Amino acid sequence: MSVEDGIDFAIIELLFFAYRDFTSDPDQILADYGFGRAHHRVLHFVNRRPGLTVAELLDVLKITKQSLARVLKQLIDTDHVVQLQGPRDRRQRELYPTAKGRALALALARPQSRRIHAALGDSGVTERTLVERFLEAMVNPELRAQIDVGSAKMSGKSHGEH
Amino acid sequence: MSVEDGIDFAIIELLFFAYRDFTSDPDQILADYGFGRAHHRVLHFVNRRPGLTVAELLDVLKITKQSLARVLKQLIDTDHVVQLQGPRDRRQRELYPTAKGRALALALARPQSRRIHAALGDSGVTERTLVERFLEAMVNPELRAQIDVGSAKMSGKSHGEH
DNA sequence: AAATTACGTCAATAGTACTGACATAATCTC
DNA sequence: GAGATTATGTCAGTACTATTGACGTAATTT
Repeated sequence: MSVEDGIDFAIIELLFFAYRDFTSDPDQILADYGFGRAHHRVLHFVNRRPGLTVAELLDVLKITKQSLARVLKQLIDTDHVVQLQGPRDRRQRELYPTAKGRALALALARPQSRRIHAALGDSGVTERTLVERFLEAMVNPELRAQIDVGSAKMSGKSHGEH
Repeated sequence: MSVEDGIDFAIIELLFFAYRDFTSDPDQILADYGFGRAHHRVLHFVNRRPGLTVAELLDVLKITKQSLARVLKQLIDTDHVVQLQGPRDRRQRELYPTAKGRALALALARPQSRRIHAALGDSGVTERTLVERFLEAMVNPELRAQIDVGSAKMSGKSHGEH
């Protein structure tokens, strides 16, 4: 079990290796666009939660406004993301992916999804659920609300259309 | 299941959130030492694979020699890591953690291990093995040799002593 | 003896992040 | 309505991690 001093080094390391290779796939594609991992994260969440505001995005990414600024500006300038004035609160800027943005987000997600499917292999639904449950439990409890598993939680909202 | 366009967005996002919070624990401790995540990774692998060479470390971390240089130098200057001339090949520098280095590596691993245990909860050995198997399968096949799960693979080597 | 290897180092650059400060417009509160 | 607060944008300065390219040295291999 590799538990020296009661420390779970095995899974600590596996997480490092898994994440290292998991992010290496999109990194290659991003290089062609002159984008980095930060652009990927922003585009991913704008694509997944269309209409989310700048403040919400900052909260999900856990970065500062200043860090987001450059990256978001580039995505807007290259026509991957558009900003719309918030309907309720006109101070807010709702972020939406363009068709071009959605295409890139999808292209970036594809190899990652392929890797996940390959890793799950012929695992059944139970095993898949177990992996999901473990990963979710790794997230800080107070931040689990950020997770949008796509099932019950978002059933009411018309995500994805715009 | 959140599979739009056949893409497994659920697990893609879960991996992001899980890793984000997984790394946030040690980050706080590192700040006290003026160290960053790079120092953590180097220290971790030196601690886990005492005697590994610079070239091996570069291969595991997937960074360049120049990137490693500064970080490694700081760890050596602060007496967390020592370099010993390779016994077989005197060009090589074998890296070993000092007592101080081992203590820091352990302090950094502790909250991560705690998080993992909490996430596994009352899961049995089967579930734990499943998570391990999934994470291992996420790693590029040609790089899986780098993984040192601590069971059979290292039984012969006297890791950890120096 | 010559080529290769392992490592160290110098210089220049890029990407991502930070803190702090300030500006603007919109909304909320009294 | 005046004032406070909020959402966002932006400027300046800094730090950390990473990159490529080049060069040097010592040790090993051919």
